[in-house]
Amino acid sequence: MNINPAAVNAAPKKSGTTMSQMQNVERQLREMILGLEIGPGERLTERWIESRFGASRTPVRAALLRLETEGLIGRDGRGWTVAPINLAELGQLAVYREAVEVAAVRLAAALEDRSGVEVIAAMLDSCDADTPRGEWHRVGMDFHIELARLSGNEFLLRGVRDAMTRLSRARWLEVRDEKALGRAWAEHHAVLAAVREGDADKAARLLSAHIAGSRDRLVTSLHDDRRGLRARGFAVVAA
Amino acid sequence: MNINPAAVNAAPKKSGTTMSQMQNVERQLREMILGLEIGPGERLTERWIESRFGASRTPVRAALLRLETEGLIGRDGRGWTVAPINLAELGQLAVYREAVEVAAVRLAAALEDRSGVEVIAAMLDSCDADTPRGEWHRVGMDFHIELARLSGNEFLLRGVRDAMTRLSRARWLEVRDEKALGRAWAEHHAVLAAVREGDADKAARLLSAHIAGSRDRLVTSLHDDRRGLRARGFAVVAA
DNA sequence: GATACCATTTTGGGATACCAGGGCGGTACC
DNA sequence: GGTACCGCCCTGGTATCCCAAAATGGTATC
Repeated sequence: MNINPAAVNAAPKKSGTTMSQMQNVERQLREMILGLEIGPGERLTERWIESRFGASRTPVRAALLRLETEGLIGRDGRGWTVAPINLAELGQLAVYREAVEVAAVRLAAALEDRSGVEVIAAMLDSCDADTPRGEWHRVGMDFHIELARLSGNEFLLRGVRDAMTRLSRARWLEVRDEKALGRAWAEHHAVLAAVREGDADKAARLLSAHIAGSRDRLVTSLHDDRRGLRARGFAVVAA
Repeated sequence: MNINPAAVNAAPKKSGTTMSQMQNVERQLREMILGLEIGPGERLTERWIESRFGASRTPVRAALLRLETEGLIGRDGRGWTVAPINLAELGQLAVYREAVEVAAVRLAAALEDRSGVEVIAAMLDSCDADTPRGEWHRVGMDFHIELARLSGNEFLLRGVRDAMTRLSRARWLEVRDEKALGRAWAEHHAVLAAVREGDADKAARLLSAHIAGSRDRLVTSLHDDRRGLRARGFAVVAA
């Protein structure tokens, strides 16, 4: 395996960054799962990953354990399975998000230093008609993550980040819909405006509505596309 | 290693339960950390764990990765360190708990089926003067976990469970204080009563106050005991 | 006595060998 | 043809082995 040509996959050696094999495998595998290159419900074998990324089973195993705690993969008896897209989960996730994100935005609204808000607003504005969908997808998630970061609370931040990770695959559907995207962005800006004014209640109310609306849009388009997704071999678990 | 006498530590073969080495190591190591048998801040080496539990490094490493995501251990450069008791973390944890537990208790109060409440109440009542402190400690955490389970929301449940795990070691201090314990139990019962009445707002208010009070009691006694803990070799990070 | 330097040991990261259990396919028997 | 059985193959679980980097400790130099 030392001279395995596949090992060329190894880190592109970014200056100053020494990436371990485990981090490599974890990152690449996560990207493949979140980018739907590996379909929800698909079976994974350690040997396949091993040869795919040119790493031995030791880092592969470590990466799998990490991804399991992120909820991106699960155990199917003895083997590994990419987590299916779960409609019921989306509902529960929205409830959880509302709890942690509202708490975070309230803290953010209470801050004296509002400079972080402008950074986030600029991030939103960096997306325009020419921006590829993948970028909208990423920024849409980062909005919530960065907002949570403003709270200064590591646990709220981690909760939001985990939730967004789990939501990530389903959100590709929302991103496809021009109208839904516009609505989401408007709501994002409205939340930011309330935070800027220091109006915690208003920010909480708006964010809460945004999360519920986002869930509804998602559930609807997922329900509509269920057949299409299944046709592509994606496991979609009903609510 | 096949004939390592330490391997006798292996699973006691409970009927019907086949415990893998990884699960064994993870469980035992977690118990040692949470039970303060391994002090906060202490260094861990994979080789020590390996010989201590009679398992090879593969399951040991898997267990360490798990415990890392639970926040019980962390990396110290290249090595592993038992997470110190962190006063600042307790504050942030209380904020997080308030967010998720209040959300959970509101859902629980909205349930038609209130039978779960009685089970939790019975659990609380199972503790009396003769009950060992370790049991009070466990039940005190399980109260919050089971309450969250009533919500039926997996994410809220996981959030509460994770938070209680992180809090667990510090809570040994609260359990030592008879008065604090009495107050906590009274507050627990009050929350349950509100849930039983279906009064979500009241339950939320009471639980919120309980979490804040618990944090204050904890921070105070931890601050007082800091010297003693440090004398026992426990790393305690100031707020 | 302090400090810089070097050899040795120790540690985590990675690779590989081996094993037991389960799945799958073929075959023989009914 | 159908079904039960048997054995091969693949999988994850585990135990080692090797390696490079980092810690350690001793020593020589100033």
